[in-house]
Amino acid sequence: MTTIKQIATDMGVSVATVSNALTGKGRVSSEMVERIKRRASDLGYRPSLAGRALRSGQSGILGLVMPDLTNPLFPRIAQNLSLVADDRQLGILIADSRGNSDEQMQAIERLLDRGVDGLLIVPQKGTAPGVQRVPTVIINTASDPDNTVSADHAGGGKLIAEHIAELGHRHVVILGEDRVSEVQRDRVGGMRGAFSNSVTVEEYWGDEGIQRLALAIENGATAILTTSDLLALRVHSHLTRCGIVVPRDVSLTGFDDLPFATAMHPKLTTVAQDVEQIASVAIERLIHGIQSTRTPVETATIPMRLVARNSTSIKIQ
Amino acid sequence: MTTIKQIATDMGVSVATVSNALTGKGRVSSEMVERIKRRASDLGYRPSLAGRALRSGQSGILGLVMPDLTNPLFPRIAQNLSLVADDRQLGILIADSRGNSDEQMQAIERLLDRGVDGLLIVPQKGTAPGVQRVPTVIINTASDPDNTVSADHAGGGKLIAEHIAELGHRHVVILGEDRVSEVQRDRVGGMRGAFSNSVTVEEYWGDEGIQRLALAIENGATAILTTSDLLALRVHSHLTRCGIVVPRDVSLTGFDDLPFATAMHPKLTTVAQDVEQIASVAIERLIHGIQSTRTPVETATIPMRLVARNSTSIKIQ
DNA sequence: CCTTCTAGATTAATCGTTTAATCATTTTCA
DNA sequence: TGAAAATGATTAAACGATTAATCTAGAAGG
Repeated sequence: MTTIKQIATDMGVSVATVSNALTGKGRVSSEMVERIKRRASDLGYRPSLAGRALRSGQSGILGLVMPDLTNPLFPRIAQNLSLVADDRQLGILIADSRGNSDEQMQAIERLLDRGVDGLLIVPQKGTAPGVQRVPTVIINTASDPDNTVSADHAGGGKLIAEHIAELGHRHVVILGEDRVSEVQRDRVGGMRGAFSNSVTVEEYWGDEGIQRLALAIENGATAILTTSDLLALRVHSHLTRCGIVVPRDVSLTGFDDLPFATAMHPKLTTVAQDVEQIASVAIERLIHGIQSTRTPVETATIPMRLVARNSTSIKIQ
Repeated sequence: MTTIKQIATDMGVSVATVSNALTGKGRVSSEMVERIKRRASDLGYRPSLAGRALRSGQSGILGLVMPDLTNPLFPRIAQNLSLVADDRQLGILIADSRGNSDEQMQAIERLLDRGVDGLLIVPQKGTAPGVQRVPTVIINTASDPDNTVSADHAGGGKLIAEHIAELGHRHVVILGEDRVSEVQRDRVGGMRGAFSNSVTVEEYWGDEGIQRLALAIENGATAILTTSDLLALRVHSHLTRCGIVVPRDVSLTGFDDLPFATAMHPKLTTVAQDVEQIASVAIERLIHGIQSTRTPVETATIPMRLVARNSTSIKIQ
């Protein structure tokens, strides 16, 4: 490994001059800068991040805490985060909070011990992790108060609901996955709010909700709005078993536009998060927070996008 | 932030004594060790990893390079890797090689620049990244020669094939996703090898393969063996559209046991990777390689597990 | 009583980088 | 021409931890 010192002795100048030349600070003649840079690249010089971190107190590393790395959204978040971070010369250290808030705290502690400059947290359902030591951005729970970057879950629900309403449906079932999750509640809330009084809305939750679907359809429901694609797939399978055909007998929608949504038949109508933008805004804010030493306190809400496919159709008869 | 120096002046001893007491090296009286440890924990002392890294030349960080973070297996690999790494007090830095081998090299470079102690690489299809600078373990491509930890893809294919053969099927279709992928080829190879001569085996690839399925079934094929769950879902949807019912008319199998496999109806018979063990073996070896400065050169193959569910049944008639 | 050993501590160097302070030249301008 | 200013470089300290080398004093041994 080439060091600044080696370059310095190699060229008969002081380390300070080399450092200044390379970082563009201090006063160095332009020809000297030129020569040093050339020599550095010839020798394949790579600054030691450890040395730099020690001196500057900044590691150039961001911590990403996920509630459960098997969360289907995690890959996309991680990918876009890593994309944006790369541009900023930042690294991303991952940590899994394994489904409970105790582990979440420990995960945060571990990252803090590693000297991360900032934290990106996708919180455990129903927890609001408070971190003071470093700038932090919370991702994906709009109901959280501060420093949050989130998809507009309620808005997404609204989009889906409007789509269904436009297709002429007047009796719908909203099916949620888990009442504890704020995200899920936001989605359901958005759906409800978008329907006018002329629409009959039933609200079910979880697996027992699925069992009641057939009856609801018998009673006149013509559309089922779920709060996740996985749930939609489960519903679709259940309905098929009952001899109910989507979208002929009932329209069905998901949420999140996971990869398998297009592998289904009919292809699933769903609503997509702009994960790319969420990631870039999150990092943007985090970096801003790191540089200004004052954590930002606004909430950013990123619009969702309706992806109309074949699992929804106009109400027949 | 409390430093070793602060503890030292605070207690009127030298930094060396504090360091020795805390790390258990050198010679310090046991009562002194006791007192120093207590004081350190009282002050909430956390060793600076930057300082340690600079001095020792080890960062305590492992790099994880994925071909595409949206790879459906990534979450599980990442989770188990992070689990094992936590136990070893190691961090995991992620990098996305974005689908091409150029980016893969750059991703590796970035991690190397950050001073990772070792590299875990899930390689781009068809590439064999050579890294000399730090110990490296390749994950998930058994065909690779060295330092590889992989699921036994061929063995998995064999399991599925035997399962199908036991159910009495004598005319099957093997459907692959992408010929370029070594993993896929290994899986197909394992399947083929397990069938005796008395079984008629057809081999199709990709989307065009799906189109030929109906005809094959008409010609007597009673089972379709795919090389991925996603492909199986796609096939299932296609067949349903054609009025072909699984498993009544034809048995269907996937590969990998992705989360949605149980959300389908019928639940998908598939074969699961023991990702947990792959991760732990991979890190185990990597750590060994880091400590012994000599990179290991054996290949570890982790058996797969048959998950028989409802998409396969005995051949009827 | 003097030497040798050893336990228990300290000193000081080191890892690689940054940067404030300083020094030596040269340039500028009254 | 001489003082002030600007330029280009160097010195040295600092970040936090580790560790080989050294020092001191008491214990053991002859």
